[in-house]
Parts: sequence; structure tokens; C-alpha cells
Amino acid sequence: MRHRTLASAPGLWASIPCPRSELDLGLVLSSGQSFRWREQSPGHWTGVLDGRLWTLTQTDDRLHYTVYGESAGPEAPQTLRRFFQLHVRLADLYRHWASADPHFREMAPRFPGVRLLRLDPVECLFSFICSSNNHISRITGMVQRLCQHLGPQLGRLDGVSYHGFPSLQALAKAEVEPQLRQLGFGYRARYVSESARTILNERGGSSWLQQLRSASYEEAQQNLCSLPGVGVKVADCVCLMALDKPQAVPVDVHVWHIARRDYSWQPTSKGQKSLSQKASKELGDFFRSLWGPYAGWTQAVLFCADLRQIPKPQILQAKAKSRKRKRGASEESRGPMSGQEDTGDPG
DNA sequence: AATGGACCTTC
DNA sequence: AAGGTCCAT
Repeated sequence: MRHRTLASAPGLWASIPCPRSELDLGLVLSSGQSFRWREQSPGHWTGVLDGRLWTLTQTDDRLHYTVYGESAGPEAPQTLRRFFQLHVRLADLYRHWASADPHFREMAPRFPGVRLLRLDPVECLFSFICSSNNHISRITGMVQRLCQHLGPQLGRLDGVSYHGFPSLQALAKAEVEPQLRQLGFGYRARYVSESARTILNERGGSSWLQQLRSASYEEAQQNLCSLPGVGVKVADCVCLMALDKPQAVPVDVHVWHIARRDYSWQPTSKGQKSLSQKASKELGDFFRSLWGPYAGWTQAVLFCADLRQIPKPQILQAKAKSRKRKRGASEESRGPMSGQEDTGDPG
């Protein structure tokens, strides 16, 4: 089977209303929330949702979709509205944030349609366990290999195989840690394996994760942090992108940078030169008080703005410990909009 | 309780 | 050095 485009097979598509002001499909699917969608042809994004294979694209007023292997079914629109959380009116949020924050007011008009996905909790958790001390291009490759080797194959388009995300059971098997080591996961292999086992054996399985959706933000964060490889930052990512906690603000070095540069923020306790747990909480609270109960969503907008900005002029100090010079720093930049390299399945 | 290193790979 | 976490002072 081939990847479909709206032009090549118009009869196989359906659509729901969705203006670009409410959704920038490419930006949302490629800005580091999900690592699982591929732009196989311009504007056409293929990925797995609810155990089925989809291609999505958008026009000015509509979101178009096609499902492979079977007809889409009457529940498809609801599946999409849930995944993109279209019941949340982005226009209203942007208006509110703009009125509260001059910096947002200046940046946001260039980045409409940035919203949060509602990801599957298992997929989100294990994807972000892989994100620690890591960069997006590598995370993407790791998640892809994880699915390719441990997830069920759902279909094959133009020689590229697509897989569902591995189950907890699959991730908890004895051979998984060495296998992931071999796949280049490094020390995160143990985190993935041990977290899967902990959830399965000591927490009662995936329903434990699911139920955190109805828990408070603090309780969900605390529960997640009990898993190996999950600290506050990863927990906040899962809270924000999978557990219906729009107030969660994942604080990483990048956000820290934005806070200092654009908001002249600094921790009350002086001498904080890095992100202590206390300072991170403080920064999250600062943004929540500025932006309100959807602060995590606001951050996503500014994050996209920042990534799409100038490549990277930042030359902090060369720490010059034992290592020395850096190599040509001119061709390194990769914004969220840059194309993925061709990662076709060899088989 | 807060702070410094080590930790796997790759770019 | 990269979108952290864990462990030991």
C-alpha cells in the first residue's frame, strides 16, 4: 500500500471543521510532544492513533484524515477531537494570555494554532523517559526503534512499516534491557525496563497510569516521580501531554533560559546557578501565576516561537575543562520545522 | 535539604 | 553538550 495524499485519493478522505487558528498541524506534531508522526509528503502527516494508522493534513478551514486498512468509522471525528483537544478554544486562550503578558502578545501572532496533544499515558511516559539528558533528533530515533522492535506492526506503506507503541508487558520482559542497550538507549534502557516492571508488578498495570488523569496535578506528579528514571521534569511532561494537567510547566534548561531572557526572572534564593528542585517549582509557579491554569499550553507556544527563531547565536562560555574547541557551529541548527531524515524500515 | 558527578550515545 | 535523574556527600 502507498501513503495517501488528499490529491491522489480524494475519495478515501473525510474531514472535520478546524481552522488554522485553532491548529497548526505540522507544528504541533513536530515540536517535541509526540515523536511518532512523519511528514511523508508535504503537509501530510502519517502516524498511529488508537491502534490504527492514519494520515492527516489540513486546509484553511478543515482537518482531513484517512485511515488505512479499514474504513475510518463513525467514531473517527471524535478520536481526532480528543487527540487534538479541539474542545479547548485556543482563540480564547490566546486572547487571555495576550492580555496578561506583553511578551506573549508580541510573539503569539506569528505562531497561531499551537496546542497540546492528548497522548496515551504509556506512550508519553516511556517516550519522555528516553528524553533525559538527550536531544530531539536522538529521542525520535530511539522511540522509533523502540516501537519497531517491541511494538505490534500495524501496516506498511511504501516499504515503511508502522508499529503501535509497545505494551507494558512487552517492555517488562527480561530481555528488553539488554536489547535496548544494543539499540543505543544507554542508561535509559534500565529506566524503561524497570519502570514498566514497577507499574506492572507494584502499581497494578496501565490502569494506574490512566487513573492519574482524574487525580490532582500534585498527586499525579508525585506518583510518576516514584518510577525509576522519572524526575519532576519528565513527570510534568506526562502530566501536561497525557494526564489532563494543563497547568503543568515542565521546567528544563530551555525554559529557564526563556524565563531569564524574556521575563527577567530569577529565583528568590540567590546564588542559584542551576535548576534546583526548589527553583524549578518556583519558576513553574511564576508562570502559572502569570498565565493561569493553562500555563503549560502557553509555554508550548513560546517554545515553538523560540525554536523557530534564529538558529542559535548563543555562545555561552566555553567551560574548557579538559576538552577543548568545538567544531564548525554553523550547520548544526535544527528547528522543529526541519524535515526528518529518511528513516525507512529496512525490511 | 541542597550541590556536584557520573551516566550512554551521538552531533 | 544535549529538553535529566540518581546517588553520594
